Amino acid sequence: MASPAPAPVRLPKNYQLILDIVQESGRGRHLTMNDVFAQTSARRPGIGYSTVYRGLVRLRELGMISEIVVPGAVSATYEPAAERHAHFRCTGCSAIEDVDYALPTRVLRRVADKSGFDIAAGTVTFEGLCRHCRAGVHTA
Amino acid sequence: MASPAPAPVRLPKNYQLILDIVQESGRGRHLTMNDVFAQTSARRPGIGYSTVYRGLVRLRELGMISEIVVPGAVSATYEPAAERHAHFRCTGCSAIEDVDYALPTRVLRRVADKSGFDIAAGTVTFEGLCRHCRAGVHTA
DNA sequence: AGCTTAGTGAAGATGACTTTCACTCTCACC
DNA sequence: GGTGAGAGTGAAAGTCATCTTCACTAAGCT
Repeated sequence: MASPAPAPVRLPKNYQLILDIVQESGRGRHLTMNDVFAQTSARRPGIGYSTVYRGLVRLRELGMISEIVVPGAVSATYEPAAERHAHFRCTGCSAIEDVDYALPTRVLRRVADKSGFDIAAGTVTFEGLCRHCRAGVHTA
Repeated sequence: MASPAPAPVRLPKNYQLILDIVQESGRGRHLTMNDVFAQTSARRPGIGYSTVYRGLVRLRELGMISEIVVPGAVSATYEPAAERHAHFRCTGCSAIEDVDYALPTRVLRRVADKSGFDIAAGTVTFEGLCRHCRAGVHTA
């Protein structure tokens, strides 16, 4: 939703680093907070977990990154802000992938009308087997 | 809807009680594990938390109840097995409600084709304000 | 320099979920 | 009516992501 509009916001350098890391991970990659912390630590040893945590919160508030919560996943993941899209979780290897699908606004509107709810957003998650796992790779 | 098909399975009485509680809660109600435990305790004081936990796991395995994980919700909720439908979470009061919507299988198929994933299911969650909260009821 | 606010790291708190362990109950089969 | 194997049980502790607290430091302003 938010156009990535190069914020006029001045970001503390730690937060900037976190943003860089999430953005460099690129579209389609999904980093958990632990992942982000690990990468951040590598580049700036000594940084605290709470700083990373707060950075992710802040960046999310600023609309620069998105927090993705996928049912069945152990933890939330973060990705650069992007067009609305769905996610897929592999029940074999737990990988999370982007899926190019978004609920038509027509559906949102219809559901809102029928239910009386004021619907702000809809999220879609698919699950199944990724290309690898369906090919027979058995995950213990 | 789904006739509760009086399972040929013999259910331990604690598990049966748990099933009763979830089913009595009825379509559209969503109980957390704590809720279920509370109600179970009321009817059979002394029952252990782990028994309720195991009961929910078992009943889910048997397909008699569904576990619903809604992004943003603090904990998972349970509901009687029913037709596929979506859920709505109120960002004001955190209530979870049923929504009569399911992704068309056509969508699942199309996404599967495009992505190469073997898609088993898709879940849809809406969020926004429920009738109460949109009416201005402020939830602390 | 002196003040104020934001940012920081370490550590601990919180709370849902899950597992372990030792004990008890059930029940098919004697 | 026994009885032994396996299922069920309750208490308690473990796991783990997430979030908060606290004492301190850095940065910006006057």
